[in-house]
Amino acid sequence: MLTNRQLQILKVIVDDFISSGQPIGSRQISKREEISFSSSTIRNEMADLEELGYLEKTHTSSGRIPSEKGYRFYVDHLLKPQVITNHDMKVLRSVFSENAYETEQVIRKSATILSDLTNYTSIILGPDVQLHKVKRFSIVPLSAKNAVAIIVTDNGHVENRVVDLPEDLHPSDFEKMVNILNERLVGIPIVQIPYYLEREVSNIIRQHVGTYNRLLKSIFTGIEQQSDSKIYYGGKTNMLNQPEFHDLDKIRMLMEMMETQSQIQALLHRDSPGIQIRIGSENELNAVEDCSIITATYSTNEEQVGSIAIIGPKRMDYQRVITLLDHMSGDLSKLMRREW
Amino acid sequence: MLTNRQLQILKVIVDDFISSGQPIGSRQISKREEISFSSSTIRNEMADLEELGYLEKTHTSSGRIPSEKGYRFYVDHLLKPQVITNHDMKVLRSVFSENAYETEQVIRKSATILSDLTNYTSIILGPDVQLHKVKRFSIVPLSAKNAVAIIVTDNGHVENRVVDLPEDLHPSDFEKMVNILNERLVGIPIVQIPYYLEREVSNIIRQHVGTYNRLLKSIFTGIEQQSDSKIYYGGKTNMLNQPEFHDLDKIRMLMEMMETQSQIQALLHRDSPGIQIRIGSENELNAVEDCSIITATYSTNEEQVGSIAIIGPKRMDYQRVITLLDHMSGDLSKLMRREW
DNA sequence: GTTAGCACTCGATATGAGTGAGTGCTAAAA
DNA sequence: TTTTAGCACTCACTCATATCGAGTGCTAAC
Repeated sequence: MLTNRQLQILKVIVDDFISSGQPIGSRQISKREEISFSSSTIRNEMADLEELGYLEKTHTSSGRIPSEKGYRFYVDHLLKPQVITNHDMKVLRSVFSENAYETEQVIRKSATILSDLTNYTSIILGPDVQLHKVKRFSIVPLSAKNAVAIIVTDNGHVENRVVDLPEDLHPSDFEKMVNILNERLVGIPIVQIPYYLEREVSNIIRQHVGTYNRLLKSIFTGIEQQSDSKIYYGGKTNMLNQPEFHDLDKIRMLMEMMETQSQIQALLHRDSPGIQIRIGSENELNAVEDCSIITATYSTNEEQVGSIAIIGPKRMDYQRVITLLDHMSGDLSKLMRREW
Repeated sequence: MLTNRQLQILKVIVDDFISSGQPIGSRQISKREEISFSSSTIRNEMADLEELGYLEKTHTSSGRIPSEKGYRFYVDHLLKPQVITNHDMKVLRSVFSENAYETEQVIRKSATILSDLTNYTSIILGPDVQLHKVKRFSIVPLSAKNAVAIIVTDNGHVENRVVDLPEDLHPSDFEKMVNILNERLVGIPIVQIPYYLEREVSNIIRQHVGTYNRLLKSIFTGIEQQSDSKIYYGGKTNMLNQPEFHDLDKIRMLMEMMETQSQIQALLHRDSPGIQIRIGSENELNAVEDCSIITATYSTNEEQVGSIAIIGPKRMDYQRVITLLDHMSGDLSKLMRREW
């Protein structure tokens, strides 16, 4: 159990290190107003805190920096909830000014705002399209040879692709097929389309309109895996301004990670709602072993959820980021549910 | 006018520098098989070539590197068309294996393939949606309060957004409106929609369905500027492997540029078709003053054109990139026109 | 228990010698 | 006249050494 004085010193060290990025020495601490004991005393306490695993040295005669355990303790016990400033609130809300919107646009703008406010990189995972339910299916012919297949989901997402039409497709058959698909697929989650197709629909279609399995296939093949959730970024280059990333290899790893959809998804996917904080190696991905990631979730309806995250150095302004994410995720949820 | 020997030496220097990245010295040149004169002679020729502006030194006693003028001369006069290798051809064609496709997917894959083959960064500008013509307009209600507005274009592109519905909107009016819009807007290029709306359509709608200008506005506001053409990247991090970009400031500038739609558009937009090469400062954008950019165009039909580009160091394998871009742009055009 | 004092450590920075790849110039050879 | 050999010179790069200062740990005094 840490003494009061140790808590105080730990807090000062983490706070100072977060804002300066330089190892903190005993003398520097003793100069702070709220600290009333000498540098010598502090040195002793720091030695103890190091032994307990909360602090580290970069080399034998350097000042101390927080260890991951130190950050974790700081986040868990020393952080006090803060109210959001008026200015931040104003900026956050500026996304929601329009009354017509494309979901994609709103999310994109949210990502930008978050990264601008924090100077870190923001990542937003779009709602999982796989769980959206089909609202309307339609096919718009472009020429005799091809057409656009469109699926509108209950959430307003639109999935589309160009397909080749069989040469012998008769207009009336065509219409029948669209009707059957609408009858049978509306209300089905996208991820389950192939299953329903196989089990119910393809037989019916075969009965009524001859065998157009090829067309059916080209419309729906891969639909259940495609774009399972889109990833939006804000301030990708903000990383480069952090002194801890003045290292090409780290930058390359990070950039490559951000290009790899699956890694980001694994990184951000959280089952439980609310704010979650991963510090350094808690992230289980080499590329981000020097990063902290704070995630929040937003919901578009009861089942469907997206993530919203800030990724920055371990030396991150946790307090501010938490506050911002908290508000942003709430606002996004409201907007998506059209409760605005 | 350069002598034969000077041409030969210039070519060797550019070739060698492109593959090694190191300044080329006279001794190194004299060792090449095709070179039959001594290093001393070469030194004299190099001094002349430098005086003429084709070569540079990094410092007084270093070997020579090509100047921009040198690269330009090399590209214009010393490059011989090459046939594409079987392997490259195979990889290029691998994009076009599926028979159903979403334009977006194909382009995305093309970008990846190009960057993988070259180890540079590829950028593809999607076809300019602004010039697409409206093929079908429809509105799919999601709830009593809102709906998705969908515009399908003649090229198979689908533009969509969620809009709020006026509370007093009557279903029959609703239908009328969609009908009128389809009657009047089909065949109109997207960029001109606001103009037609203003001049013809809004009056008619007012006559038939009362005043629903607000809905109309929220559907179409900004449509003429939105997503004028999407940008796809391949191998964004390939830059980081080039020794000339082991410099954080340059990297930051490049990355920031790639996040800025307008800059990329200005950079890649080319009026004339065919392969174009911009070397270093010919690009008129600070961020790429050390880069060369090779662009090609592809066409989806007579009027509509997209760009496809490779961006790499000035020390780029021009020959190979040109060959690859040439084939890729041809294939893409064919696919888009459905001539495959 | 706290603090002052002091020897010690170690990164950062500057300085200087040595090395080698490369040049320019000159004079001899072709 | 053109080409080549030879040589002095330049300059980036590397390595070793010296200096400086921020910071520590330990000990002894308060």
